[in-house]
Amino acid sequence: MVLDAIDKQIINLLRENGKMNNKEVAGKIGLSVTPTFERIKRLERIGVIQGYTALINRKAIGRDLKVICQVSLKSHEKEGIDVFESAIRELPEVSHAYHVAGATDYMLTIEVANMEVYQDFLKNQLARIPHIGQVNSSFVMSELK
Amino acid sequence: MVLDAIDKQIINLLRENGKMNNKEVAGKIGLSVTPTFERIKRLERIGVIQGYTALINRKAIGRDLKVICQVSLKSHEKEGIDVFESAIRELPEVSHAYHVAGATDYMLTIEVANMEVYQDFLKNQLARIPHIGQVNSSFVMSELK
DNA sequence: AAAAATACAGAATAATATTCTTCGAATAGG
DNA sequence: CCTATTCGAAGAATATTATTCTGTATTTTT
Repeated sequence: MVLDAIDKQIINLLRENGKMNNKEVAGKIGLSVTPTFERIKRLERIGVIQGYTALINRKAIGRDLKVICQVSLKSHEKEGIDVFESAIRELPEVSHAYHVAGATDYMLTIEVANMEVYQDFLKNQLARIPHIGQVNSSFVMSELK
Repeated sequence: MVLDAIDKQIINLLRENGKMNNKEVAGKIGLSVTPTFERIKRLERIGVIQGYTALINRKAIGRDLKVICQVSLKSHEKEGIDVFESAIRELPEVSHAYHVAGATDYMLTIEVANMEVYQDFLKNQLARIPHIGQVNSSFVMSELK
């Protein structure tokens, strides 16, 4: 999986605009459309480009509240970890979830309509997962990036 | 900015695959291509769809280490906040940055090649920003979502 | 040095996006 | 209660883009 400088340029262009067309990418990297096309297909094939997505304004779809939630487990046996992780994967409110090494065990980002819905989420979803220990919520006031 | 059920379907489809073409979207939502096209353009125009991006496998581009970094400021005067925020915006290693209300002031996600590069980032980039207080790093071991 | 593989360009074709015109249904105004 | 207007959609026509195919120069392998 060797990427040369041109591949990296392509990646940067498609990160900025996932719908930039071949001709335009070709122009910017200084190649004709064919090798450009083939390079992009290769990047997709070998898994460097994992897909494309539309960036949605979450407030427009009624997800006004974003919360970073730090979770610790009570038990660190394999079973507890597996149960917790598969429960998290099923929750649509959770947009990202990382298993981390540090002060806590998991970092979750949660997106919900408002505080009331978040409270309901905590009480009726998160708190019901077995083995769960401490939960610490940080409410996003603004997104710099 | 009123979204009906069809708009929400479109949003979900384009989130799964930002390059899904009009014809296919139209087929899935049960409309012909023209109104589908016009709805998508409208969603882009009014800012519900903010853009499109390629999803890149970060390990493929040599960013093997992901860190969630919690930062507190020493001073919470407006000036300190502004200086910190504009410094953060300039750092390419920082992929996301949130100003939060909670135990700390900022949550950053950092992507770098390895621990050595991270240490260098902490010492030579982050620690040099004026007004910075506590920094707490959590290293991502696995990504559930 | 010959053979094979690689990377690219340009042309041809296939598929898709975009625009334009038209139609029918719902709604507001007279 | 009828007519004008708006709205949402369909279908055809056109423009643009993606994809494939063919040929050539360059590099690598044997």
